Amino acid sequence: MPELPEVETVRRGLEQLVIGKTIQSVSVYWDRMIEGGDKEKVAFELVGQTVEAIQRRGKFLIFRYTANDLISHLRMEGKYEFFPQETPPSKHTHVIFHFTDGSELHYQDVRKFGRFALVAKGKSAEYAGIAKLGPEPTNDQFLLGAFQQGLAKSKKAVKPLLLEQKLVTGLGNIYVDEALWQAKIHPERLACTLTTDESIALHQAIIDVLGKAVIAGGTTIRTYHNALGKAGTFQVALHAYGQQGKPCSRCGTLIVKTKVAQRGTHFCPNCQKVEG
DNA sequence: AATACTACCTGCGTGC
DNA sequence: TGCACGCAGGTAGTAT
Repeated sequence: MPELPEVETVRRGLEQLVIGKTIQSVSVYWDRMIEGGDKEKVAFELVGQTVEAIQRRGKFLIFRYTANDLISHLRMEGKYEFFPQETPPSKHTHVIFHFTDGSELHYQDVRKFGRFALVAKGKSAEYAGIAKLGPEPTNDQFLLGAFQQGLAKSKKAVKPLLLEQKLVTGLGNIYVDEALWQAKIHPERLACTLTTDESIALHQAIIDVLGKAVIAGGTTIRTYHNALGKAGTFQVALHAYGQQGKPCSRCGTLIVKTKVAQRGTHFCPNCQKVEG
């Protein structure tokens, strides 16, 4: 479900809801969700620990507890829902964090792709999934020179390269299509063939699109809601994703949908040409 | 080493 | 109505 803007929006909502709360117990209903296998140990370790902060790195959420960091990835469909009092799990509730004040944080995930990992306090950056991430998509961290070098070294199509999270983290299937549309680059262009002007435009488009989507509270297409139960509004600003059959807002040519590296891919065949 | 494909899951829409 | 199939804001593991 979520890309960086949605995860950041969830983080901000959770910050308002569970900072300062102490774990009474943790219920795990789907064992494979907990990495490392020992769900009993993870649940036991957290008892008595207090949520001190909630951070984000790429699309990973990091709950900073008293003695551990709990890493949470929502993958495709993970959601958090907060309840002020005891509430029974629904069909797709897989983890419940019970707090000492009687409130609960439920993790729900229809497809069960989401993952949790418990690491030592302050060690989340060493967790494999986080250690390999590229820079956050901001002007001060996402540097043009390194991005251009990364593009030049890859013979992959630019879209799947950007989805790897290595040159920059935070893009998923919606925002990569939006950034490529904004930069007028075809998703199948080989990364090493981008011109200097194109790489500059793409760099700026990535920062711009993700930044604006964070401000909008993310994109709600199907069922995404933040931790406070609110929908995002960026869907009204989409130019490519889900716009197949509609006129390109720049040139009027109909947006097409194809498949690139197994992912549904939307672009303007006039603005974004393969031969560049 | 770099690139490509598949597994992990469930539900929903489409077409026969 | 039923059923098969393709598709869905992602990543990690396994082939090639």
